[in-house]
Amino acid sequence: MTDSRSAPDVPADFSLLRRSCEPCTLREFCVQAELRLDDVRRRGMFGRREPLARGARLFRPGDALAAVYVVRSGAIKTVVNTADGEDCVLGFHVPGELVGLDALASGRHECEAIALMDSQVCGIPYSGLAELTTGAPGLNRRLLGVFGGGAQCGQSHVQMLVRRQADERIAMFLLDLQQRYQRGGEERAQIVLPMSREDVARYLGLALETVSRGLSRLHDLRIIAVAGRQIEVLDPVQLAQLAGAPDPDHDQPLDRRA
Amino acid sequence: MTDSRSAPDVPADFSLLRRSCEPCTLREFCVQAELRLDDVRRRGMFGRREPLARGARLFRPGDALAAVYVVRSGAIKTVVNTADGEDCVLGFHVPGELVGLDALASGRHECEAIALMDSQVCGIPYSGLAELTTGAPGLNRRLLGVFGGGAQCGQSHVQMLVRRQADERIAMFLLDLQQRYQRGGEERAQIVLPMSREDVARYLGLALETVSRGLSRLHDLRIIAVAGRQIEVLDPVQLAQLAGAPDPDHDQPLDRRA
DNA sequence: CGATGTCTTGACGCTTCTCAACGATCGTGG
DNA sequence: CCACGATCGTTGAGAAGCGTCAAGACATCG
Repeated sequence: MTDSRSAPDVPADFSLLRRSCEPCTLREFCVQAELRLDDVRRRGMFGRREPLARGARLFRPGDALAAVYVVRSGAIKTVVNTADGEDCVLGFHVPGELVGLDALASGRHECEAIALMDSQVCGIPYSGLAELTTGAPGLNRRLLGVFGGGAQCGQSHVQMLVRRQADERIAMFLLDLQQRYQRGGEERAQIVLPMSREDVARYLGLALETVSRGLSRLHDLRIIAVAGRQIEVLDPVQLAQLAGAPDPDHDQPLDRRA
Repeated sequence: MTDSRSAPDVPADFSLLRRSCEPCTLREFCVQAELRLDDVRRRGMFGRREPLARGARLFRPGDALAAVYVVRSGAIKTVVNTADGEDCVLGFHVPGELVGLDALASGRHECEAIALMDSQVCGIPYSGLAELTTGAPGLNRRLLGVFGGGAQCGQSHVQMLVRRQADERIAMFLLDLQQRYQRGGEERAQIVLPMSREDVARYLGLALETVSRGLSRLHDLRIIAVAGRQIEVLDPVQLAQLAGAPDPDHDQPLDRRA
């Protein structure tokens, strides 16, 4: 909440927006939007940078689809409340990624989006987005691709859950998160998890104790270094192997007695 | 393969198409398309009704995104080959549902689509679809919704897998499939599974023996009647309860000793 | 300094996986 | 027509991974 002092109904500073939008999934649409600056100003698109305190909700189940959001800083989790009280975590969204696509089909959000830490998101009104690409077939196709890709992440999630044991799931999770954090920057072995063990557990379909134990085991095996939510990848090769990387001959299962 | 004698490059019989397209997810786009009959004829859109023999592949991993498919008859499964040899089933697609949206993001298919029985699909060229909605904002928004919804199904899949035990997953699976078969028709207690126990298992993240045992248990409890792939729902209420329907007070767990 | 939330570690029981054998169904060929 | 193999489904026994319950360590904050 340092530089978000612009009034909510004042158009955004585009040069600032552009500078901080490099890893953004929707960047090309913003660039395109600048070409119609008048339209944008009139509709107030791209101006809404909402600061979210930790624990605040971006939307709730049942809310009408008003906008698609891009995470600018911080991290967001999407959670669905199941009938039996336990809610499961559908995804984590780091800077540059989309939130809110779950409402595309019905027009209403099925899940809720909660900030894992103080975060900033860029809300792009859905109506404006649909109109923006009208008359631009190439841009329209790109938008379909971006939306399809955003909704696609459920499939990689499924692959983490189906017939994989705890350590495999945890390894896949860490690699996936590391890769997504690196998308916009340089490669780093260090990850700082924005979510609790319980959130990880409900994302991976495990008990939180199992997640804790799994991380400890990977730590003892010198594959990663765990210090609370600070995690350093010490042996990327072995971590990838655990996550299911192809290694037909050298089939060396993890020593589980440790 | 009874009435598919139309040559592959001859435009489809629209009146026939319309009659059999009532449960179709993309129906409104077909109707819209009729308004531009010349365009459609010229491009050969909607004319490609490909008969698929059981076991035939609609597309393979790596194939370029050429078309989005709607299942007209039969059933299709989408499978992704994981690195470690085991492949997991991402979804089953029954008449009226979309196949092929996994390629929206990258432009290439990530998984393969295999016919579970002799099937017919309607292939709609992707390029034509994107152009079709150009200049029609409402239609464009609907297309985004349909695509988003199609890609959305991964999230309901995730909810079947996360922290649910075998019987719950099987109950959810049966109810979901029954509902989807009924989408275009009347309510029926009878389901004929188009897929093997192994396919169900790899969809639900279970061993095939566990699926078989689960079905047997539900059979013994008189909740369903199982005869091979013929399944009849005898007690929909209890089945829904098992699948996680809200029933706070009457919390009666399944007797597992039977 | 105590309270609270978060994470770790231990022990035990149970669901589920694995290995294995058997039965049913179907199509093929003699 | 029946034997035969192949595919598919069922059932059993044992082992193992994971969930549950429980206690304790650690950090943060009022």
